[in-house]
Amino acid sequence: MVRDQLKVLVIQAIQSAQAAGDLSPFEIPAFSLDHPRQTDMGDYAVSVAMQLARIARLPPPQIAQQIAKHLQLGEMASAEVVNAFINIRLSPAFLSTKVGDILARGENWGNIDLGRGQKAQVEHGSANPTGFATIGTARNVTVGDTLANTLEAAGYAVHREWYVNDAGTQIRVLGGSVFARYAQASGVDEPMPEKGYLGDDVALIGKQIFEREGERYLHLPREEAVRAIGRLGIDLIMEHIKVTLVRMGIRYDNFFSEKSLHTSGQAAAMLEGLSQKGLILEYEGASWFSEDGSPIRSGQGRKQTAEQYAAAGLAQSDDEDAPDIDDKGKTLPVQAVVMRSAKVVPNPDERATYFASDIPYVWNKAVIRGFNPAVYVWGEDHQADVPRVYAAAKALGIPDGVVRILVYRFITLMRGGEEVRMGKRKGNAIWIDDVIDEMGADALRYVMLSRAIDTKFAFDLNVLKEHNDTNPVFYVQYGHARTCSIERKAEEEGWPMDRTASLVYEHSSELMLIRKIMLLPEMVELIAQSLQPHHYTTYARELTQAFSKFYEDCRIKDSPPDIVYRRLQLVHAVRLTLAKVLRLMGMSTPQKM
RNA sequence: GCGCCUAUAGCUCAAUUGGAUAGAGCACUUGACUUCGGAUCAAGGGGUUGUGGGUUCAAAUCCUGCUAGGCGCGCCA
Repeated sequence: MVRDQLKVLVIQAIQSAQAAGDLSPFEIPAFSLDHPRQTDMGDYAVSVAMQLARIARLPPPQIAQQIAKHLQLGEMASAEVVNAFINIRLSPAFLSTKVGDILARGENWGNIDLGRGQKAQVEHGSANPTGFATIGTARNVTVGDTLANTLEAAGYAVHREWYVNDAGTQIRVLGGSVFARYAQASGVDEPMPEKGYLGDDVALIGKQIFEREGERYLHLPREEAVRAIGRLGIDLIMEHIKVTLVRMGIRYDNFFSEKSLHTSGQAAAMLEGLSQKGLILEYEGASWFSEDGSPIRSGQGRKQTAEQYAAAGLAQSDDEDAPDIDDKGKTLPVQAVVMRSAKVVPNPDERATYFASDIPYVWNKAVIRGFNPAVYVWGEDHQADVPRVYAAAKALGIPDGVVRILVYRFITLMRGGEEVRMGKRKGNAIWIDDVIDEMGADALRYVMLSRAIDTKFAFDLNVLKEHNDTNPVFYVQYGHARTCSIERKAEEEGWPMDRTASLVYEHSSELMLIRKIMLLPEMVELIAQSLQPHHYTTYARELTQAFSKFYEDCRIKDSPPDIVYRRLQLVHAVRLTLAKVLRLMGMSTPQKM
């Protein structure tokens, strides 16, 4: 990358200045090369002189002058000192040579070698299989899939995984719901279980099972039938979700069964191991894990009184399942989370608690399968579990930085200015499939990607339906289609061109365009490190803008043959870059629109 | 009550993670089509970055008080 090359040259300049006695000897601190806000200030700015003021014992402008004096940029660029900034401007000749480099790299343009083949995992989606994929899942999978694409481009061997929550209470409730719908489909008047899933998706699944399997489950013992139907239901729902994901351009390497952590004995082995390390406390018939990863000693704890629960607002709940205050008025371990309890699940080998799965799962990812990084994409409702999983990773000896949990904010769904409340259980969810039908998968992905994951944003279905051509994705795709169109026309009409012409660009719109093109590998690096994929949307729009300006200013057809060739080469470099960004974002690259 | 997140132009959001004069899109006003694709381009107005302090050569960005909003906090998942 150009930025890395320049950084080396700046370091060499400082060393050279020190060797010449122009700067005192000191250890060079970490510094960065930035892009100045104003493009007339150059392509890169170095502010290291201000950092060095104290250790070099000179005023910053003088330091900058000394560094600039020893900076050997050759034909690549020129440097100028302004207010202690060293501004580096890439030369037109150098920028021109990059076009040839980009064309030579072809489809690989934009790829970098940050990961050096290291195994990385992005686990995303992972919604409970209690219904079809809802619009709430769209942000999760779009962010996750884009990050997976990015890590791949950054040189990692990427594994894409969906964690299937196929154990636990909700799944049992689902089984009952599907069974009721199955029975109803066969003509039996079977009531839905309490808190059952009322959506038409579950009804459809129940009907499908009846059509496929007939009445035979009605003749089995009730519990056995519900169990079997529940398993069939999960499978059918997952199949449906997979079809939806494919429509969004998303494929997985693996669907990881939560249940397998328990049936394989991994969860039990983990509990045993943690217990031997003194990280598990047996208390009141349950097993607790120390949340901060430090050992728990018996007797250490705090009084959880009725007053404290009332203060926390927990006792005000109308929910019948709300905690019984009398039951809480006793000592609990400090910052501990339950892992296993006969009260939750009578047979804990099947699945103790939610957290009892998190610990073996993080071990499975980071240690057994060796992913680094192991990226989680979680909704904000799981925010409280983040420190617990980090603590678990620490307790298990997994180095910092291996486990990276991203928490995104839920979108607010609007329809005609009114907020839409939805829930799978109540049966008023909005399916991704329906939104794709309305606005298309590319536009949906672009919307989901265009805001930083910390941002809560409103997503108005009506507005997007009415004004879907204002979505910037069409602007970017239009730019791509236009590059294709120009190349097609040049081919079909046989525009005269001089294929021996040198690639030297002079027009300011050409040079600005090359500058934007060259940022692609920096974007891949930025997003691979920060895991913030919204940067692509800004970049894609700016790149397309630079191309549109070039298109207005620099006519190709009917120009002298050397210019025709030169500009067509540049158009192809744009095409490669736009196509790469669109593919990284998981969007299609239309040749016509 | 405690924890996490958020507050930037009329609206929706950026700001390459601490750099120079805070930028785009939408909306509004004005201009450009015998054109390689007008789904375009050019120009204009619009800001005390919620608010008070602090750290730093440098703060929208880091720390902190306050205000407003969102989410979370069960032997639920």
